[in-house]
Amino acid sequence: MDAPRTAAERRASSKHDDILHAATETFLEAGYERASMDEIAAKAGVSKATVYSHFRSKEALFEAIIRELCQRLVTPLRVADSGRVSPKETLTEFARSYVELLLDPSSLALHRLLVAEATRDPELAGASYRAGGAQALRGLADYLAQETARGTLSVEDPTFAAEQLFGMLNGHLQVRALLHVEAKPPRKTLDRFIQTAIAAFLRAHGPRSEAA
Amino acid sequence: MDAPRTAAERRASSKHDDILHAATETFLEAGYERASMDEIAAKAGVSKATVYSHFRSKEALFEAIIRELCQRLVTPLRVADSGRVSPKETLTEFARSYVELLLDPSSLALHRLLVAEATRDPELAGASYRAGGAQALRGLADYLAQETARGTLSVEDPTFAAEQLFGMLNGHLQVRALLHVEAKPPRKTLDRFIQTAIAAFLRAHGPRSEAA
DNA sequence: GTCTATAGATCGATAGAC
DNA sequence: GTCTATCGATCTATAGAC
Repeated sequence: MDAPRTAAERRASSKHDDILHAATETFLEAGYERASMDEIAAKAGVSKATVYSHFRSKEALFEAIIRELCQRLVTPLRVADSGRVSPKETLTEFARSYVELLLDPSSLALHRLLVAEATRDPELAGASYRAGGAQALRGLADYLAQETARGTLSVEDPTFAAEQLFGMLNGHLQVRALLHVEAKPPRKTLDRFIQTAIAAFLRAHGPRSEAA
Repeated sequence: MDAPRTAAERRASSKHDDILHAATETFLEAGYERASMDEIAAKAGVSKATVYSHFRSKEALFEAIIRELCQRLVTPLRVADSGRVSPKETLTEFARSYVELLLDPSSLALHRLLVAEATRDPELAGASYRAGGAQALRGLADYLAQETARGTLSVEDPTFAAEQLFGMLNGHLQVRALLHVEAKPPRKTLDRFIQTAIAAFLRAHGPRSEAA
């Protein structure tokens, strides 16, 4: 048995990360209760005692993977405001990334997990919302307020409006995907859905002179 | 020990219903995996063997209580269209009942349960959506189409518009309640939230002449 | 139908050797 | 740190008496 020499070998032999990766996969697929430490250990290629030497308990391991997932998934979602394009273009682009994130399988599985375990661990659920949804909400609200100050939009309550735009983009897409009724509509339908939502938002909140 | 004489006594001694009631409470509180047949039997005041004489398995009992809950909770939600009041009044009234249902503790617990178990039992989740959300969606879409035909609204795609109105009314209210971030905002805030959503919807989809 | 008692399996967590 | 082996608790479901 040689010691690992390349970076890939060192990374592959980092049991801590192996365990985290295996736990993420297992919790997302099976849920908290059905995920067993035996399965996580097997998937990570270590013994169960090793898992417990890295993480105090099943609960601690769960919290670790949830926090990592929240940061990794939601961070990329930002309003890309170049300042040189219209609110319509900026919002449409933002809506596309949001809907993409919304229907991403990992994102859906994380959502299921958080909702399922919220009653057992309200603190973790609350922290996840503040690190995820609340950040995105504030980002969008700030953008709407800024464009209103510039006169390119006329939004009365930026936070309410942001919530409502997020809600319109959710529609029933999210719940249908969460319940496995429909994973992801065809691209054409999705595009039309997004355009309809943005158009409605701009008719409701566009500048009064030009209803772009 | 006298035999039960009044209807109330007969109902109270109906073990089938006692078990259903106990199972509903237990599943909603604890989730599918954490709910134990021991606890359900104890809460119903019967032995575990009796539970199994009424329901083939834990899974069958779960399905029974889910189907009953879906029917009971979602059925009351209807667009009350007297035909004599404006869309604004009709939609505002509908929005109030919808948000009330959305934030109802039993409704939230049912939602958590369905989402949590959707991957394990996609058929049950799908049937629940078709019996609940899909019905409400169709009801609202039909109303929007009808008002458009009458000229009191001008909705291009009634289904999309209905999804978007539901979504606006959700905002982040539902997710915050599901994650136990905020159970229910003060009545004033809620009213303002609803009025803002209806106003935005009517600016987007009202008849072109009068943007009521 | 209804009970008590228990089978049979699985789980989270740990002891002890190396 | 990492392993094997196991403890003690808990779960679904059933056998058997009444």
